[in-house]
Parts: sequence; structure tokens; C-alpha cells
Amino acid sequence: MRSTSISVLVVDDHFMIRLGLVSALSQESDLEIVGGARNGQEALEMFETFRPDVTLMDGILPDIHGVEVTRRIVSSHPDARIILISINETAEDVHRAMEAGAWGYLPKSSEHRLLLEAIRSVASGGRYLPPEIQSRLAERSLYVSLSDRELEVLRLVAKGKANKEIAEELGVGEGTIKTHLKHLLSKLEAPDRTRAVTLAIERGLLRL
Amino acid sequence: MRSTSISVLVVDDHFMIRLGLVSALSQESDLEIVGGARNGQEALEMFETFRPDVTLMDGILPDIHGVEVTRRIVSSHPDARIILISINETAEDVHRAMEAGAWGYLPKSSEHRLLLEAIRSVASGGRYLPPEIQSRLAERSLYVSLSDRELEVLRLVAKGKANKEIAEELGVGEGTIKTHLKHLLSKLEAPDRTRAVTLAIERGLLRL
DNA sequence: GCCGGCATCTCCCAAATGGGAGATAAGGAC
DNA sequence: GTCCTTATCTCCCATTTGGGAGATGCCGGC
Repeated sequence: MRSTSISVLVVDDHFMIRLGLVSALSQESDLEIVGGARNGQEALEMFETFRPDVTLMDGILPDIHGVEVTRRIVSSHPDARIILISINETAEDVHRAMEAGAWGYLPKSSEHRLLLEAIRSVASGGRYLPPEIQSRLAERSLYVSLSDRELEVLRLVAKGKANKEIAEELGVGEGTIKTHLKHLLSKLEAPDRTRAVTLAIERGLLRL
Repeated sequence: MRSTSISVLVVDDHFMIRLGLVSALSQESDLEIVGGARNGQEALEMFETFRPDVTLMDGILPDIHGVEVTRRIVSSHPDARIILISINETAEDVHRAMEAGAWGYLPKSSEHRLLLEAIRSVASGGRYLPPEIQSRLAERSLYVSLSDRELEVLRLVAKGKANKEIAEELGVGEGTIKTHLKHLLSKLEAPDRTRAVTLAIERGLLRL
């Protein structure tokens, strides 16, 4: 981490967003953009190459989820400073980003000032969360974690599979699937399987 | 429409995208950005004020859907040239954008060159669709239109409502809801209500 | 060792779901 | 006028769903 200027790596598959970020940061004398990655693979490679002070990472990438990329980078470089940027501002999402080792979270609608504030704050070792998200994070009673099996079942439910079909596909009894369903319905507090799917999508547990 | 330069209105709720577009266009001598709107309401007002040659419109806006904003502008100004920009590149989406009167469609991942090409093409009276989308549009056998009522029912299904609850909410008999469901299931070729919801989301018919 | 979470399985049973078939009425398109 | 779509309704009925209340074996944490 050089004292003279903060090096920044931008990771986003949308050209327009990369351009917006670059244009916002290039006006600042203490920030220097060292690279722009279009997907998770490129992000991992570029991180190794440039070792940026701060990485701005989009949540949704064509290959790997941004949270997963963050997890991988942090596991090999615990001192990495990553700010996740996402359209999706659910408490779920933020929670998982933080858990993965991100140091900041920015909604895509953030103004110039907040963006710079976040980068500088994170570069100097601080955390950054937008105020309205901090408060929502506090009352995150809605945070639930589904087991791998439950998530797998839910994914098949989202595909329109019936319990019996899911049972065949996973090679277990139908009763087992019903039990998993029963558990995940109660975890998500969903009245039925359809709402369980839409809730899981809303909370970022499931992707279409 | 001035012959000297093309005036452009940018509509997007994400600051970073607006910045990206502005920075991409400001380097071009024949393009002039006359305004940036953050939502549908602002877009309508700004369009009236500036009468831009070309409007770049995001598909997802906080208040009204971009396609709907397009429809409204075009209905009062049939000569409006609007390019829809979206993350979502389903044939469905493009089809509805075109139907609403848009003259072009751009994925958010589009590079600089395509963006400028689209603006200039549309400003001079042409249409613009990315090549890979044109071909997909041709084989859009999957395009189905749900009636207003069917969509309303499906929205409530996505919320986890049972047929009986939906019937009460809409003030009709439960049998009626079942018929609507039956019709929309067959239109979407969905095996059950859950898959109907996820399919509708995938195809951009329904938003969470 | 004990306990909690997970995955698996077993009953029972009321309620919801979805398919089939058909009918009526209103409104628009050709 | 006829045809089509939409919305409304009515039967019937097999299958599915989801809740309740268990039990077993396994693994990891304390």
C-alpha cells in the first residue's frame, strides 16, 4: 500500500459501469486505476498481478458470483480491501458480502461523494456501509441460512419440479424431500413453495 | 433535430451508469448531453423540456418500468427516438421494447463503439439491435402475452397467496382464479404455479 | 461424553392444486 | 354478423402439498 496514491482495481462486466467508475476516479489525484476486469477469472488474475489497495467488485459477474470471488481473494490475501458494488441492496446480500471478507458495500445508485468516501475509508483500514444499510443490517432477523440440501431442493422447486421428481433426481425418498421442504418453508417463513422461491430470490439465496 | 449536433437525454437511476454514459458521449464532438433523469417521472418532464434527438433509457427505473415510460413518450411524440438499455437481454424484453416504440436496444455490457453506433444510427432514422439479439428475436416462439387479469393473478401467486386468498383479494370466485391459473399455466407451458412464476420472471413478464 | 444440526426415513390427514369439460357475457376485430 | 379474447362461473376428481409428530444415524463442537 503506497502512501502517495491509492491503486484501484475495477471489476464489473458492464462496460458502462466500468467507464463510469473510471471517469469518477480519474478526476481524483490520490486515486489511480490499475485495471478493469470483466469477470471473476480476470479479477483473480488481475488481483495477483496488480495487488491493488482497493478492489471495487460488482456482485453479479458472468462466471462466478462477486461474493465468491471476494471469498477466494480474501482467503489467499487476508489484507485485501474489497468493496462490493451491487444493485441488490438486501440485508442478506450485505451480510454475505461482509462474511466473505468485504470491507465495504455500495449500492449502484450511490453518488460520487459516497463512492470516494468509501474508497478512501476502506483504503485507510476502515469499513464502509451506507447509513441506511447499517440500520437495516441491525434488524436482520430475516437472515436465515438454508443447508446445502435444502437449497438444492429449493432450486429444483423453482424449476417446477414436484416432490416426487425431486426425490428421483436426488435419489432419495419423497418423504425426505417433504421434510426438507417443511424445514425450509419454516426457516423462510413462507406460506408455500412458490413464496419460498420468490423470497429466496429476493434475499439473494437463489438465482434464476 | 439539429443537423449540427445530436442532443441526448440519459435516463438511469444508477449514478455510475449515468456517469459512464456521460463520459463516453462527452468525448464525441457531434453528441451533446442535454440532461440526466433518475426516474420515469423526471424522464417525462425532461423529455418535454429538452426534446432530445435521442433518449437513452434504462429498462429498470425506481418508479415506472422503462418500457412504459417509452410507451408514454412515444404516444405523445411519435417522432421520439428512444434506445432502451438493459441488463436483461431476453428476446421478450426486446420485443416489448420495440412494441412500445423504442428504436434501439442495447445490453448494458455493450462496448463504446456499439453505443455510439446505436446513437448515431437511431438519430439518423435507423433502428439498432445488437446482431446476437436480432437472431434471437427471429426465433421468439416463446413469446406469450398474458392478459392483465392473468398477470395480476400470477403476481399474487408469486406472493405466496393461495387461490382462495387471491379470489377474495380480487373479489371473484375461487373457481375463476383456478381458470386464470389454468390458462396462464398452459400459455407459459409451466408444470405448476411455481415454475410459472420463475418463467415469468425469467422472461421479464414479472418483476420481484 | 453430550448436544445440535443435518439428512434420512416413517406414519397420518386435511387442504390445496391442477386438469378436464363446459357455459355465459361483454367487447373488439375483420 | 361472426370470430376471438377475456373474464366470469360451474361441476368432478385424482394428485400434490404441507403440517404434525415421531425415529435413526452421522458428524462436528464444546
